[in-house]
Amino acid sequence: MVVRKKRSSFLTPLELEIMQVLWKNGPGNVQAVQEALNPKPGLAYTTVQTMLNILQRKGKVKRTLRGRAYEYRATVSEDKASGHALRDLVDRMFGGSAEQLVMSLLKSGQTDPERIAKLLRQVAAQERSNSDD
Amino acid sequence: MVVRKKRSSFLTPLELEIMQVLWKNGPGNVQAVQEALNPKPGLAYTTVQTMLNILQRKGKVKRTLRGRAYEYRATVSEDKASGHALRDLVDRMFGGSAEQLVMSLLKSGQTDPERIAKLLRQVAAQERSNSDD
DNA sequence: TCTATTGTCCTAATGTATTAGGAGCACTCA
DNA sequence: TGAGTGCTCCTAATACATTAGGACAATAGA
Repeated sequence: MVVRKKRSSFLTPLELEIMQVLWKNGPGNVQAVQEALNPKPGLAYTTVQTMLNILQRKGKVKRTLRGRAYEYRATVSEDKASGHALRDLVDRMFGGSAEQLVMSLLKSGQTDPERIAKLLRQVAAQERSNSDD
Repeated sequence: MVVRKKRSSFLTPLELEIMQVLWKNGPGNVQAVQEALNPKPGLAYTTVQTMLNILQRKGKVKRTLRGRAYEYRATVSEDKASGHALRDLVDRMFGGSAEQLVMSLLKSGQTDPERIAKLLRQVAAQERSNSDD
């Protein structure tokens, strides 16, 4: 019995924006999400609601009745979602090699070796201070 | 007069697979592309043709009549396309920070600091040998 | 010349993403 | 109790991605 993965697994552009509101502001009702969607022109309340329903169907958010309205909260972390999107891109565009992806970032000038080196130093420092797990 | 950017600018999954055939094998006609699409179950000839037409409309490929059939060739490089897709992801998921993206690759275990460091050494070596530009 | 092949173009059908309207319910408060 | 408000649920409309069929033209070979 295969579970049908299909594309439910990915976040579409608008879905992502809505998830970002929940990640940033924490759980909220439709109204709160709608108000927090600043970049968008002014999506109708019902549109935001429809998207939240879809996200719920996809299992990306859960909701709880709080007062008269539902409160929605993300069930997947931002880290997990971005990791997933990245894995998809790495597989589809870079032959499964994350290093090729980083190389592309360098070649297209979206970052430079200095910044990556700095990042690595920070990660290493973090590792050292976590050595007492 | 706004130029209407919309999503023509991006490559959909199937479009990407077709472009990858052209990048890998060089210019070819519909038949050649269809045969080279190994991962796909067996797309109909007309389906491949339709996709190539769409890519042509989007300016991603150009075609030349060669014998009886058209020969299609990519007009954007793989580097450019992947750089573009990356910029999009960086903007939408990582607040415009390519370093955050790399951090996500590390946190999700898709690569590790060793490999990135090695990549940086390779880039640096490349730079040195190109110092006579 | 006639016919089979191969290719192009047009068009349709299906599925998903996005956007939003309207019916109806529950609760408040005058 | 009845009007207004704020929600939910259902449903529709539009756009695009994907898939493919069918009509028609050109060409090659009998």
